[in-house]
Amino acid sequence: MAQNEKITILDIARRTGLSKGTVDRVLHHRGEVSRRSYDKVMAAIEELGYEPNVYASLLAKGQHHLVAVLIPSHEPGTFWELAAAGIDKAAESVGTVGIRMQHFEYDQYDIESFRAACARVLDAEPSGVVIAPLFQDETDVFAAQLRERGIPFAYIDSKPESDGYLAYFGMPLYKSGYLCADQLTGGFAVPSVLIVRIRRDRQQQSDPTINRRAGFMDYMLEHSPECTLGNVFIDPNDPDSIEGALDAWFREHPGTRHIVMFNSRIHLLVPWLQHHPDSQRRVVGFDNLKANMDALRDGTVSCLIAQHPDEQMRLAIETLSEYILRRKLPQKKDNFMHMDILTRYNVEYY
Amino acid sequence: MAQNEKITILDIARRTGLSKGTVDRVLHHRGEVSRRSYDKVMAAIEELGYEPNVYASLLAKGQHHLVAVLIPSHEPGTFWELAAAGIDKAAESVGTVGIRMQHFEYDQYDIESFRAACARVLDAEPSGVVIAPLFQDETDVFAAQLRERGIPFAYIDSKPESDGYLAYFGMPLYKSGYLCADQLTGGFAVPSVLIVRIRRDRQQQSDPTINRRAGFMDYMLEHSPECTLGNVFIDPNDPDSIEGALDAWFREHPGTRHIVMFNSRIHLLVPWLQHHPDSQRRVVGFDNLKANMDALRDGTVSCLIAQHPDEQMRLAIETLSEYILRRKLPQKKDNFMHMDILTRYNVEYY
DNA sequence: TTTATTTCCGTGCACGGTAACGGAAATAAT
DNA sequence: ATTATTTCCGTTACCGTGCACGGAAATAAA
Repeated sequence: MAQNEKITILDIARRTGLSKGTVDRVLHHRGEVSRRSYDKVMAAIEELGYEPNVYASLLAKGQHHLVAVLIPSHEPGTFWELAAAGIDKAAESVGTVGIRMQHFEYDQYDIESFRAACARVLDAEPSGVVIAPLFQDETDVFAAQLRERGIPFAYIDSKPESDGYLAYFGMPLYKSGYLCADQLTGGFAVPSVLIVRIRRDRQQQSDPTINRRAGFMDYMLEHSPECTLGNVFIDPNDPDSIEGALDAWFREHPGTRHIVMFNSRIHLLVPWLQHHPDSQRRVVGFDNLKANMDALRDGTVSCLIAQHPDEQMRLAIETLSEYILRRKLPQKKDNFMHMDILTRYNVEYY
Repeated sequence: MAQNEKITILDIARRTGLSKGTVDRVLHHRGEVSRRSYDKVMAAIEELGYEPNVYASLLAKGQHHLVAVLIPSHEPGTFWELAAAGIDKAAESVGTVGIRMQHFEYDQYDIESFRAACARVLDAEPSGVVIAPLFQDETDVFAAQLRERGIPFAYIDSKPESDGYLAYFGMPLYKSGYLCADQLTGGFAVPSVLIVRIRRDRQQQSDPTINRRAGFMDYMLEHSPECTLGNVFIDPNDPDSIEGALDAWFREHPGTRHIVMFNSRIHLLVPWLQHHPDSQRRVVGFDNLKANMDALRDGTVSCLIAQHPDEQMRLAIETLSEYILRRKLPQKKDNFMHMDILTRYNVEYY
């Protein structure tokens, strides 16, 4: 970086025989410039390797850019609370000079609230948007609106199949199921495993657990083909029923030991697990919710697969910032993030 | 953050009836200011909650701050190569606006080269320094010189016992040994484990493996008290001798299966491991060197404990930046970082 | 009291861009 | 050819700090 002499807007003004004002106009594509001048300026920019000075720019316009973050409302103790924490983290980071963040929340079970949140985002006229797309079709509609307005956006957690986004940050879901199976079995064949699932009202949403389950089952097929997989459905809003459901299941299947859940709610099983201790049992779940980590610490849960949602958020925001401030595209569009394995011995410093 | 009206240096000049020049003088503690004026300005700053505008400051002085990074030379395939990668990562990060980085390297086996590197750092007159302190006593000398000049510095990887540093980023070594043991044994009692060590010429350097070994042994004492621990010493510069050493050891101790190393060189064992396959054997090592991750992928090594040296570097640099640019102290001085568990199933996205 | 020093502090330009304003040039309308 | 419109572009006043310069006030020396 021996680029000692910084090229300024004035340098290219002199070079082209035009004025700062004109150069500024072509830099910001705001017309009012003859074809001839435009070309001359572009050529000079290319030739001299001009790069705008971010500080000067920010100072001059005084106004910070807005990055809107569109995520499900972060009830305490939920996955989205972690993601929301990443916003603050990114905000603190020096990385975000000149960027202001604002979050817009929606009820993840109410598509109307998602639509409303989208509308509020557009009203705020953001320079960039981070989206956690739970509703596939509606997200596509929103994405189209953003593209129309030239607003860049990034997805976190999951992404729709349509294109046009700046970047995506998420966990490799299928692989995470695979990893989960390996952690549950330790690589040995096991006779049977219980999968605890949550009964969903509607199926229209994107459901990350489907891919996880697929990865899990493929691993088992390879490493433990004789293993039988049981399924129990529980209702998260009715904690009392959970114990009953598990009791009933284990009454009929006394040979089963290990338990797995593919969503972030493994902590719901803690009361039952504590009432039925078994030092040989492996219990594996997902996501570093506080309740989950507590269960890890006291030994109720053996292992968690975590995806650092705060880190995903931070990266998404930084990527957008880079693009907004200097039009820099990310190196990779789809970023599959590392899966952290958490046990009671390394959860302390997470 | 409804702090709509930004307080400027001019505001507090007006407030105190002084001029911005004087305010600037007290802000930068460069004397030439009467006691009376000094107090007035400080009071106004406090009262109005003035915070300097980083862009304007940077723009005005045009000169970027220098952060010097003092680490062992990063031969390809070594631990320090990973740390060096973190420098570039931090440089790319938006976080480092106004900060320029330069690294100064030394030979980790030559104390004179460390002294020379320290001198070069001082000559460069940096605004902050990141230090990987391999030589304890010499580092203390250097730290004293930095403090004398008022230059803030942060440690990564390990830290001397003396105080005065801005922050430290490293792995909890003792705990990492504990975690390592848990990954090696899976929580079950094992009859014996082989510890492969590197014969060192001098003992004066700080040696992270000591603490790791201590944690490892305490775990074994608790969970597998009858386990015998063997030690084999190898010479990393003589690859051929390694196989011989291992062959000799296993000839005498045929009952041993599992192998562990507490430094980053587990990859040295790959040839021997490949010649003596054993699907039941667990091999655990440290650090995400490329060679180690390759061994993980092909199944030669079971598990790695990694500490993200690049992330440590990034954080150290960002912390220094924050302090240099805005005099912000880090939330925590000693930052023990998360220990990542890497297996063949999650190494892909690391 | 006058002159020399020191201490203290106000003024003004620079940093690199932004954007409003209005004038000149080019084109269209009369 | 004259006037009205556009189109294009130069000028200029900021944005908030840093810092050099020099002047005023206070103090010391004559």
